[in-house]
Amino acid sequence: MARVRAADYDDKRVKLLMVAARLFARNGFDRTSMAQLGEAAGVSKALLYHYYENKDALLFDIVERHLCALEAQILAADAPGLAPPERLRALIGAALRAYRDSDALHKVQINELDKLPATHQRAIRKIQRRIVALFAAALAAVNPHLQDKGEAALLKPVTMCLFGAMNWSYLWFRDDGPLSREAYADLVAQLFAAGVGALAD
Amino acid sequence: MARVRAADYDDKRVKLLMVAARLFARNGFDRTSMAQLGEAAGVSKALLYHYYENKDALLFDIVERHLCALEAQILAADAPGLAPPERLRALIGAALRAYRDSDALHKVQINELDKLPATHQRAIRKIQRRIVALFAAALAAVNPHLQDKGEAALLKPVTMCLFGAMNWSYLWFRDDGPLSREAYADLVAQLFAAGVGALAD
DNA sequence: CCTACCGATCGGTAGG
DNA sequence: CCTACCGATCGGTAGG
Repeated sequence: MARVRAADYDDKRVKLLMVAARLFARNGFDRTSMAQLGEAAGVSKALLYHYYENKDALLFDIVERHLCALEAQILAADAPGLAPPERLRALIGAALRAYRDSDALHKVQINELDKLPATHQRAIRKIQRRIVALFAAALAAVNPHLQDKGEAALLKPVTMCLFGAMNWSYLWFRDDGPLSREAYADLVAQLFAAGVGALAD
Repeated sequence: MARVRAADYDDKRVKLLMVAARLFARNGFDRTSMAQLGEAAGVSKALLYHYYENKDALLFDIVERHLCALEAQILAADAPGLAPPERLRALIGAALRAYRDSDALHKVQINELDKLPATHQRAIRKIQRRIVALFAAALAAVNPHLQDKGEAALLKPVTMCLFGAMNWSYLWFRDDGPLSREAYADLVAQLFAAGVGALAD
């Protein structure tokens, strides 16, 4: 019988993941050495290679887990039966809440994704595209004209504007600031619902 | 009389700057060696240190020049006499045109700013704040309620949404795509003018 | 005493 | 689960 992995193997892996995400978020992937990472996690550098094949695999795991969790939370919050503006609000709220709960993971996804080898990047972009498609559908429900085959399809750029508004928030949004995350979700949802409603008229 | 620098000193410096910006944009600051940079510029690595004290100084010069040029172009395009929506449109158009003309510089500003030492970062953030303030003023002119002292000031988050929409565009916008830069400026301006008009009602 | 510029190599540190 | 190392490459500087 083959030897099995230690019962706490996955637990330790996730712990390493979180330590790495925090360091990568604070100092950048290239400026975080495996030795630093080991020190911060309280293990030897060599032991890190017991859990991850190399430094890239650690980065990939961080970004992939974050995006899979994000997609799951967004799908759970989606309610296609709602009126389009409320559905949009629900999706935006789910994304912003997910960002709060994985601040470091989110920042690493944004800043370090292009440090990954091309094959790993492609796997990540697949998940990203599914998430983007869900928001695009919610925006199109607010104003079907966005999908008209005119001289320029508006749905993609509008969706990208929305992701700009959500994904940039880590640069300035503070949970101890005057605006709550839910209030910011309300604001973005209203801004885009009204803005999108006025387009292509 | 003190000896002067070579007549083409500044020209060569700017040329190095552009070569460095392209490499930093494509491969990242930490993954571009001074040796690569020298090779791409057709000079020895040692000569780079004749023009820049060190690698950080090169990055600082790239980001600072870009932001100063951006601010100048935005100020030149500003027309406080226009109707608020048209003024907003003029500012957004100026920014997006500036981004096109300095694609690499813009990408470096976004991705590598936090690699700079803290003192250099502070100098950069000063310029950024001035640019942000100009867009905030234009948004406030569209809907003065944004500045109301309610439970949460709306002007800052709305301004950040707008910067998200503009600054993320380098990730997906293609000048050879179906949507022109001016059409995208129209779209963003309409989206925010209508969206902001509907807020706080 | 200045600038412009090169071939070669420095001390340290990276990921593994 | 560690210490001891490696091949390679880094940013920066020497003499001339």
